[in-house]
Amino acid sequence: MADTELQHALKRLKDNHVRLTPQRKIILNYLITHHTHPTVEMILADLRKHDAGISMATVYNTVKLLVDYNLVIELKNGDGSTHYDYFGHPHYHVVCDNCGKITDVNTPEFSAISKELADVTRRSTGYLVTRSDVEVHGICPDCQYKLGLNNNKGAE
Amino acid sequence: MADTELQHALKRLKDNHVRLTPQRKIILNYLITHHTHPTVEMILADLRKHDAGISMATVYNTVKLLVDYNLVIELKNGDGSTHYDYFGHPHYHVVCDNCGKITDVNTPEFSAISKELADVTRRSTGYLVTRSDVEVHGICPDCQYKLGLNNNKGAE
DNA sequence: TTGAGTGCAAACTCTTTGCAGGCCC
DNA sequence: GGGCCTGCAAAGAGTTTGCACTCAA
Repeated sequence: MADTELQHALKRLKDNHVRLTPQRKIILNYLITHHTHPTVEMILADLRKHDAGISMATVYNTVKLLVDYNLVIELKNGDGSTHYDYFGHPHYHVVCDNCGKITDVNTPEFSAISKELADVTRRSTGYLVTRSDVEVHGICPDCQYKLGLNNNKGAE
Repeated sequence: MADTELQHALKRLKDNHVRLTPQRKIILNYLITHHTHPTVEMILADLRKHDAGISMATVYNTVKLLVDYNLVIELKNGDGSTHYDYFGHPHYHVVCDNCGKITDVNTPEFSAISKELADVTRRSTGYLVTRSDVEVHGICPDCQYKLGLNNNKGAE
């Protein structure tokens, strides 16, 4: 479960000789247990509620470090700030163009799609592919309802 | 060729009652003819070389407007600033994690992949899908060589 | 003509940086 | 104990905004 995830992630860091400071553990645990795609600001606010001694610079440093070790990915969507997501298992995101909500999509088809993207890319560009980021845009069910789009495709 | 693209894009704007100012035409034409994924700063610098009277605010306003009309897409990659790309035909991007270069991938498989993503997403989340952004990450051929990674051009 | 578009620069927001002290390994 | 990490605040980078002037329709 989440705890195993945390152990797994901590091991990956340890294997890379990264110091496991209390702040890093707390931030990593926060990202593993909250799949809400938080920004640095949200992480900081939440951790401070539970009176953790954490500074903004540390959160920035830590998420960047976690991104470097492929434990977390960055999502730069329209709203100006950067969102983070623990990437324990392959998935992709759908973003609502109306309200900005980000939803995870976990589906068995994704690994095949991902593999095909890697193959196609390798063949046509020569890149050594490490990862495929997919971001689908659309209108979430709530907004479809609000906008009266239930059965019709809105052309724009 | 590119000229037809421009006419097509201008028509789309005109049909939406968007004023076709000289600045907008110039910026649009620049994006159609330069598939270099420029930032606002690069667009501004290049246009000013050819002594176009353009200000930074206008470039920001215009690219945002073009994004709204789906003529251009935003690419927010690691380097802090936002890159823009004229999106005349479906394609996706590969980003080199070492040097930051962005390469277009044009392949017939993409439309099938894109359609599958839309279907899968619709089924599992209920979103009304409008677009799929794919961004593959990896190491470009040049950097593979520089970094001494497996490579079939002669060693050394 | 007329109001949307443009240009300039200041303001704003998000992110990074420098340095002193703390703490993991 | 050594060197990396943290915390604070200020600097930096990219983007947005307000207002007067200009020009496309």
